[in-house]
Amino acid sequence: MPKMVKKERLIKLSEEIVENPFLRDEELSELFSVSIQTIRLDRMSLNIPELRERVKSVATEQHDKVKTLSRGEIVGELIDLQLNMSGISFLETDKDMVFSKTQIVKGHYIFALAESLAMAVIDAPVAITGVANIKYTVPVFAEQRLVAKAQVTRIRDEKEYYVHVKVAVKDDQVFRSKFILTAIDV
Amino acid sequence: MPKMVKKERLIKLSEEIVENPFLRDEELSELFSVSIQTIRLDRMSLNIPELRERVKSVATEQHDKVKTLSRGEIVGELIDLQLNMSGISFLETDKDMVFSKTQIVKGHYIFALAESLAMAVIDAPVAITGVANIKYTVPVFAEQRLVAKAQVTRIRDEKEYYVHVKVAVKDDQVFRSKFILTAIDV
DNA sequence: CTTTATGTTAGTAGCAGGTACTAAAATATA
DNA sequence: TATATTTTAGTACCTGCTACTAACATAAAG
Repeated sequence: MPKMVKKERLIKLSEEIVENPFLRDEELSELFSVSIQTIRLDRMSLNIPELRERVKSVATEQHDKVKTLSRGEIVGELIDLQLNMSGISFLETDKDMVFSKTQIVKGHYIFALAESLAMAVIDAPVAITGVANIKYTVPVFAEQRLVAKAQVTRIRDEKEYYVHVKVAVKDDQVFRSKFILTAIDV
Repeated sequence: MPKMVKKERLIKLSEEIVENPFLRDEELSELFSVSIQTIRLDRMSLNIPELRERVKSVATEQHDKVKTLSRGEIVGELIDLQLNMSGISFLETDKDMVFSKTQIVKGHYIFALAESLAMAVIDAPVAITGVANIKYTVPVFAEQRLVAKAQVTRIRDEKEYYVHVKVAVKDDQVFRSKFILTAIDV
């Protein structure tokens, strides 16, 4: 990064650390082309704790906050993709995803899996403008492998995409949905 | 903890660390009434990394992983509730909830808000067996207040609950849905 | 009972990634 | 040019270790 004035650096520094809390002072100093001491003074003035404290707080972060769901913004792992055609992804459910009372996986995890796959098969800035025909056919429990398959069924005016996503555990369908995604002007 | 033989200690040690990865060797040594050195030898033989490594791996997991969405298992804050009748909750969206490309709130946050409200108005162990008629009418951005209103429209055989949930920003409806929840035998 | 193996404890040097501090040099501003 | 602000340098010390050496305790085997 090129040199910048203090004010600017302070802003970028706090942004950088929010985005990646796992950077050492030394790495930050390289990133901003200043000395380690400067980074430390900056952190002091911004009340940003040291790496180990940051790592610890990420680790112990309470579960009471809604968080970004996944790296790459896709829930589950993408294993196959034909752009504007079809895609497959999967998600291993675990005990953190269930309602403690019933041990049933919270629906929005399945929904998120389907939704993010639908977004992935359309490689464009899109918003989901409609979803229909959702059905959770059987409850899903922890430690199961959800496989999501998406099919683009129709593209209208290069603007509206119709995507069907089916989610199954082994051969049992547990969820199906039709998404309508609309391209956005950026 | 009283003294125990090595084998037993090794088993309990690995269990303990799985349960609470945030213990220092010193704390573990007190817990098992042995010296720090013994704990270290034990960790070596079990291939259990040091505290800082453990914290780091918890942190990176937390960072990448699909997470429990909210305290009390309800997404958003419940502000009104008539059991088996109706309920209202809200959620302040923030920049962690949006797709970075489009700045549009990820649909499953809205879905989760609606779903968890639907679960909340029915005070019974239930699974969502069907959802229909979902529509995201307008995109939602960060820093908006989503208000979700649920209405129980029908209860069949004290087993099947039909719940309508509408989500609005100010006066604009952004989402609507019909959930079918089915009581589960526990 | 003594030898040998196994397990446990003690102590030291060194490391990473800092804090906290002092002091000097570079740059900007009045 | 003088003063204020910012940046860099360097040192001592901290935590929670690793890696190592050495001694001691206890149990099992001959």
